[in-house]
Amino acid sequence: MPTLTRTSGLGRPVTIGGVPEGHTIHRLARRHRRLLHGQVVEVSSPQGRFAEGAAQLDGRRLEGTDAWGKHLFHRYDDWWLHIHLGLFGKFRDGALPAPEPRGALRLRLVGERSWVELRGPTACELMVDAERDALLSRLGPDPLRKDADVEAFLARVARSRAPIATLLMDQKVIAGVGNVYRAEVLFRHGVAPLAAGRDLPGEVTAAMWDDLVGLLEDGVRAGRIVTTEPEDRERPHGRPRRVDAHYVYGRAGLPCRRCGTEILDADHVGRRLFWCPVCEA
DNA sequence: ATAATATGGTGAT
DNA sequence: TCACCCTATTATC
Repeated sequence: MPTLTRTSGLGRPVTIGGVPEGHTIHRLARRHRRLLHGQVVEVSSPQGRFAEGAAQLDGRRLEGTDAWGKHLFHRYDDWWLHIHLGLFGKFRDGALPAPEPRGALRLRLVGERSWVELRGPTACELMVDAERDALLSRLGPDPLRKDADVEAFLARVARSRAPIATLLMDQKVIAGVGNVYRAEVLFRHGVAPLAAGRDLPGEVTAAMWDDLVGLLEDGVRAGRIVTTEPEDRERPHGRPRRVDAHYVYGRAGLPCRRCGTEILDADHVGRRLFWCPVCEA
């Protein structure tokens, strides 16, 4: 389940993460810039698993933040701090004073006004420019980046025999899409998950890209994934409720919002895939 | 106390 | 295809 505690000020701690897709990472990059940019940061790893890296960064100034797909970067002098949340990683932050470290706390940043905590990441490591370049070279275009190479995505899909459901989760093909956005964008375009990439009309692939740009941008703004159009919600007005947020993700066994057919789910390359067998044919 | 769950990813076979 | 890595929370014995 998503962990996203939203508060209205007072400096109460805010948790962001809990199985994120690209929108979460871009939101964190923006948030960390706002909280810590330009500040000298006290860096530690109370848990100890990032002790050496933390010692290297301690007392340096945060000069920038960046996101590409599900990868988050902080810039400190010549170092890149690279973080990947994976399935379990979570960030928490708040106004000073910082709470005493407790639990498995991989990384703790304390700035002039704010603190940031990281626990459970798949990756928390230092990189030099060449290592970061090598990592980015293995990632496909990110719909949230202005420099995204759309043509590379379209070409890759157009020549692949793999199912489009597989391609959308392949970070070498497109970076930042996870299981929710995958299921939802396929539904929104009426695309059968198992259709081979090469069999999709180019216009459909292009339309899915354009749609993902908008959906992910909405996700960054809202801090959560909402893919339904108002008219497809049980309650069309007001802030979308959790139960109204998706067309197919997490709705196995429930009726399709458009046609009433039962939503199906199945294991697909180790991940759970949701789809409507009528709307996505 | 133990297991199951989760929107992710790597590396070996 | 499988084993394995991260962690917190919830469900089950």
